[in-house]
Amino acid sequence: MWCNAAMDRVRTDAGARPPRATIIDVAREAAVSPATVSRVLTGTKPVSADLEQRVRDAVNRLGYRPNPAAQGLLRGATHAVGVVVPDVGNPYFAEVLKGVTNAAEESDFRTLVADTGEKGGAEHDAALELSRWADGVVLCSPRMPQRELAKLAQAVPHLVCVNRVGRGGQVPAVVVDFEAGMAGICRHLRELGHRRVAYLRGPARAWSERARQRALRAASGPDFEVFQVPCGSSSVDGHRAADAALATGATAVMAFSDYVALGVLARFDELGVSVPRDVSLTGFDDIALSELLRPRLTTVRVSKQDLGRRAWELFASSGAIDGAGETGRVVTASAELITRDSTAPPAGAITPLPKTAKA
Amino acid sequence: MWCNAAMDRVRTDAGARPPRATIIDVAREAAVSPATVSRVLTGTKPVSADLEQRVRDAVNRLGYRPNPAAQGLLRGATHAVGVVVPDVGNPYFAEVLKGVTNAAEESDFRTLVADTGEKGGAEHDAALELSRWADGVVLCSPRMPQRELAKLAQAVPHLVCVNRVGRGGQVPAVVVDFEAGMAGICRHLRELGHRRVAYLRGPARAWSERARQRALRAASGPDFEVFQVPCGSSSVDGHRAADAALATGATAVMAFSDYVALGVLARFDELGVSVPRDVSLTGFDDIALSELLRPRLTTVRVSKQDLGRRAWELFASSGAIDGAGETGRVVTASAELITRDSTAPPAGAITPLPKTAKA
DNA sequence: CCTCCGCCGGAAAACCTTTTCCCCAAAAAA
DNA sequence: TTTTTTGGGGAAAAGGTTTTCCGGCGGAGG
Repeated sequence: MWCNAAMDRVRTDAGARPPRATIIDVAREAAVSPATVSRVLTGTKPVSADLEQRVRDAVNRLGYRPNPAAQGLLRGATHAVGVVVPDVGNPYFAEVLKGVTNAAEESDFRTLVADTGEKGGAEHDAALELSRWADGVVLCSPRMPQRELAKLAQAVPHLVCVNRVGRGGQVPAVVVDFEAGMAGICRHLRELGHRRVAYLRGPARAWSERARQRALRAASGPDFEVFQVPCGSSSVDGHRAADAALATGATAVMAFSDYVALGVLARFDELGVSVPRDVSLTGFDDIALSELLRPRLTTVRVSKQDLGRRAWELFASSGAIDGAGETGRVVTASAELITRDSTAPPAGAITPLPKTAKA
Repeated sequence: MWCNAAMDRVRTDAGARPPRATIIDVAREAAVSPATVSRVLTGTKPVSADLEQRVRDAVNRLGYRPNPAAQGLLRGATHAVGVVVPDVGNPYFAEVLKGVTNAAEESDFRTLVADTGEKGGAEHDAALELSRWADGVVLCSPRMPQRELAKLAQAVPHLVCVNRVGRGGQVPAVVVDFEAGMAGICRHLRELGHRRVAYLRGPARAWSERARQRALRAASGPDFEVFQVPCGSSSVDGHRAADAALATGATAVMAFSDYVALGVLARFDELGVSVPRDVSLTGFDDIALSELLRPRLTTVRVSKQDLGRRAWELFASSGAIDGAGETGRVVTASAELITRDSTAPPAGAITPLPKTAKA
C-alpha cells in the first residue's frame, strides 16, 4: 500500500512528485542542527544572524513547510476548530460557519466542518469525532436532548454552543436574544393596531423555539391574542401552514423565520392574499433575500457572522489557545427589529383600500 | 470511567480534564502489548478471541480513540480533504461544500474549509496552506490566472477544480456545462419569439463567464441579437445593471445567475416593469428561492451538491485514497433548462405601458 | 591571569501510533 | 517422538517536530 521510507526517496513513478522536505533536510542543507532550524522558524530562542540567514535560505530553496501532524502530535493541539451544523446549505448556518472560519483564520486556525443533515441523532457522534481532530468544537443549534448535551460537554474539551444554552449555562454559548426580538415584533404589531395574530411554530425541540414561546407568553393578553399554528423551519413548511394561519382569522402572521415567511408569502400570493394589505407578515433572522423580496420583509436582524465570530472568541477565551480560561459564559447577541414593507395597520374592515403606496 | 493510567503525567491544570488515553494506557489496562491493541483496532492481523475481548473492553472502559495526528504522521496521510471557496455565505458554494462533505464522510474523511472572501489573490495561499493539512484540495470557481493555477497544481498533491478547467485539462475538474445551459436559454427565448436580448455579464475573470460567452457567440445571429451589459455576480450588481439592460431595448434579459436575477427583479419592480409581460428574465443555477419568487424564475438547473460529490470522486480516483490513479480528467455536469413563469413571448411593441400589474 | 557567568547551538528525548522483525508455542507432518 | 511449519503476540523502530538538557566558547570581573 504505502512504500517505506527508503523507497520514498527514490519514488520516481510518473507523478515525479518529490517527497516533502523535512526539517532534517533543511538542517543538512544549511549545515546546522534540526534544533536550530526549529528555533529560527518558531522564534523560541535567539539565533545568530548568519545562521538564521543560512536557515532561511535553505527553507526557501527546499520549499520547506513544517508537518502539522508532527507539530500537533508534540503539542497535543491541532490548531483546528470543528464546526457542527445541521445543514451547510442553509444560508443561516453557512453565515455562522463563515464567521467562525474568518475569526479562526486570524489566529491561524483551520476549520473542520461536519454536516449532520438535520438529523439530531447524528450530532453527538459528529461532535465527538470532530473533537479528535480539532482542539474544540462549535455546535450550531443542536437539537439533542439536554442530557446528551451535558454528557457531550464532558467528553469534548472545548465545546461551544450557538443558539442553545445548557441547563445552568455550564457550556459556553452565544445565543441570539430571541426573546427580545420576538418581544419587539409583538410590540411593533400591537402598535400598528393588531389584536389577533398567528404564530407559526418552529421545531418543538429547538431551544430557540422555546425562547420565542417565552416572549409570546409575556406579550399575549386580552388585547393581544396569539394563535399558535404548528409549522416547521423550512419554506415548504411555511407554504403548507399558511392556510391554517389564515383560518385563525388573525390580521398578522409571525413566522418562525424569514425562510418560513418565504413559503408563506408564496402561498399567500397563490391565494390572492395581499401583504400587508390583507394581512401583515413578519420573519426572523433577516436573511439577505428579505430585502429583495416584494414586499420587503419586516423581520429581526441577527448578525449571523458575528454569531460565529463570538463563538470563536468564546472558544479562544476558554483556554483553547493560550492556557486555562473561564469556562461557562453565555453571551447574548442583540436582535434588532427591522421594519419594512410587509407590516401595516390591519385593514379595519376587510375593505382593501386602493393603496398605491410604496413610492 | 476515566483512566488512572494517565495520572503519571503531571499536567494538572485547573480544568481537571484528564489527558486523552493513549494506546499504551489501553495496552496496560488489557495486559497486552500496544501492538496487539493496534491489531485489534485496525484488523491488520488476526488476534485470538479472548485477547480481542480484553482489548475491546479496555478500549470502552477508557474511552480510547486513536490520535489522528500520530496516525497521520505515520501514514503520511491525513484522511482529510480541503475545500477552498470564494464565499461560504453564498448558497451556491455552500451547497457544493455540502456535497463534498457528505461524500467525504462516507469514506471517513474530514473536510477542511477555507473562505477567501471573494479575493482572487488569496486563493493560491489558501490552497497551499490547506494542502499541508489535507491529502488534497478542492478549489471552487478559482479566479486566479491560468499560470498561477498551473503552478499551484504542481505544489498541491491532489488538486481538483470545480467550474474551472486548466489549459488542456491537466488538473482534474468537474464543471457545469455552461455552454449547453446557455444555449438552452437562448433556444428557449428564440422559440418564444425574442429577437433582441440583453445579457448581464458576470466577472470577466471567471471561467464560467467565458464558457457562457462561447454559447452566446454561437447562438447570436441576424435574427437573435445579444446586447452585452457589464454587471457582476451579486444581487446588488444585478440591481444596478437592470436599468442599462432595459435601455438596450431588449425584450428579454439573461442574468449571469439566479442571484443576479434576484436583484434585477427587485429593480424592475421598483420601475414598475412587469416580468414577463414587459420583459422576460432568466437566471442560472436554480437556487432554492427561484421557485418561491414571484414570478417563478426560468433558469438552468445545476445540481450543486452533485458537483461537490463528483469533485470528491475525482479526488478519490486520483489516487488520494488507495494509491495511484488517473490524473487529469474533466467531468461535465449536465445543465437542464427549467421553464417557469418569468419568460413569455415578447410584447409586440416596446411601449413601456404604465403597468399597475402584478395582480 | 584565572574563574565564573551567560549565551548559543547540538544531541536526544518525547509525542502516539503502526508495522516490521523476531520469538515462542502449538499443531501438523514424518 | 522428533522435526517442520504456522500462527499469534511482543519488542522496537520509524515518522517529523519541539524542547529540554548540556557542553563549549567568549567576555567580564576578580
